[in-house]
This record gives sequence, structure tokens and C-alpha cells, in this order.
Amino acid sequence: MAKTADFKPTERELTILGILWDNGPCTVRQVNEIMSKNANIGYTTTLKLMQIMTEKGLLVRDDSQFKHVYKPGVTQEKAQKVLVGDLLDKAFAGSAEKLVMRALSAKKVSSEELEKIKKMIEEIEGI
Amino acid sequence: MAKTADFKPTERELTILGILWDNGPCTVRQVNEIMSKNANIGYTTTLKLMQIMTEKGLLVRDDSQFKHVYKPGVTQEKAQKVLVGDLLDKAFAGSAEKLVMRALSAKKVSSEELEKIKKMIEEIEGI
DNA sequence: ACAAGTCAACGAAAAAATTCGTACTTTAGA
DNA sequence: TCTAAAGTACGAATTTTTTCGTTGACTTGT
Repeated sequence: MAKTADFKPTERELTILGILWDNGPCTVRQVNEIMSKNANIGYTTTLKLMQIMTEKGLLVRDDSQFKHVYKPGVTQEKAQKVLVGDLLDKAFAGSAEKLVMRALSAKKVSSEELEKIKKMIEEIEGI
Repeated sequence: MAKTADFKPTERELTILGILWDNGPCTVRQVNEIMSKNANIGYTTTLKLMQIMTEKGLLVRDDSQFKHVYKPGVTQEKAQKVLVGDLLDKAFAGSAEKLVMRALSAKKVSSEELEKIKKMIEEIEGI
């Protein structure tokens, strides 16, 4: 129970989780290389962060090989739930509608995706 | 230009902004009282935070009266844009669709709101 | 088996965010 | 006018987050 309640990654931690969700299990070097595209960050910095995250349970490490491989210790789904809930409270006064509107105008969404969303709305309405 | 680009409030700062967006201009005491419902936080702590936020431009202070009154220095809309964009990148691999889905399942949305969303989708499709 | 390269562990420094104590100011009421 | 209550300013301590240098271990190619 604690794991989910405590899920509150820092800025960098969320960045790292994002990389692992997108790319699958990675070594420290791989993560560091991806992060370095945006920020200039030292290898040992990334390593330390990932070690700390492992202690917290945010990551899971396979150290059976010399090059340790890390993967997320939290499902993206759980994280999304928590993060969206948080954002909803803090910046949208709890209104999911506002958040949806904002998301739709933030990024181009393909027509297939729009259809999926419509379907979902109709399902909700149909209940 | 700088203001928007730099918009990156910390956890507490966003909490305070949220309170001001929801409740309109407030004194430090009012903000502190609202925050104290969840966390136990001292008055001077809140004061200091709000002073710092004012320096950064996140808040605007009216100090013409003894009890200073603070209001947001950033529109909720701008903040929402930045925050949603950020979340999109970090936790949703840039997919607005996923975020919308998550938001819709996170919170009950009234049928009027669902209709508004549908309308918006149709507008987008109609372009 | 050795050199060069790659890696993890660790500790500690630096930076950022949060917290609060203390001192001074203003206001309102007796 | 004096006092108590409520405010603000300021500086500094604390905590959290981020950063990286150094050391020693493992791998690979020669």
C-alpha cells in the first residue's frame, strides 16, 4: 500500500522513469545518453539517481550481469493515475473536462485517436 | 518571453497558486489556513514562500493595505498549458489521447461536459 | 596476462526548496 | 495613550535534491 501512496518522484526521477517506459530496460549509460540530449548531466550523477530510485522501489535492477540493467518499478499506468490526479487538483480545480480540453489543444491528435476518445465518451454516457 | 519559459513552480508553489486560482486574491493567513488542512505548515513559512514567489513573478502583491493581498502572477491558462505539456512528455510519451483517456477515467465528468468535449472533437475533425 | 576502457559503489559537496525563530510595524480596543 | 493581537521582514537552519570526484572491480582485445 505504501508504494503507491508514496509515489511522488522528483523532476529528474520522473524523467528517468519516462525514458525507461519509452525505451524498455536500459543501462545507466543508455539512460544518461538520452538525458544528455537535453541537459548536460554526468554519468555518475545518473548512476547515483538510479541507485537511489532503486532503493525507493521506483526502479528494479538486474545486476546479474556486469552491466546492470534497470527497469521501472512502477507501472506507467499507476504513475499516470497519480500524476493526473495531482494535476487535476492543483491546476484544474478538479475538473477533468478542463484538463481534457487543454490536452486536446496542446497536441495534434490523429483522427483515429479522436474516434477512440469519442467511443470512450459514448461508453461512459451509456452506463 | 522569459516568464512563460521559466514557469516551473515547485510543489508548494503550485499548491499556493492553485489556492489563489480557486479562491481569488488572499492574504497569507487565508492561504496558510487552507494549506493547513492538509499539511501542518507554519504561518511564516507560507509568508516566506509567497514573498519568494512574488520576487519570481509568480504572484502579485497588493501592499497598499496593512494586510497584503496576493493574487496569481500567471494565468491559470498559461500554467495549464505548460504543465500539461510537461506531463505529456514525461509520463505519456507525448500522446494526448492517452492523457485524455486517463483523465476521463480519473474523475466523473458530467454529461454536459462530455458533450462539450465531443463538440470540441468535432471541431478539430472539421478543420 | 596486461593495458585500456567501462562500470558500480560510495561519500561528500553543492544547489535548491522548505521551514521557522526573532525582531520590528501596524492596527484596534480599552 | 498603552497594550495586545496580528502582520511583515529578514536571516538563518534544515531538509531534500542534484551533482560529481575518486576508488576499486570487471571486461575485452592483444
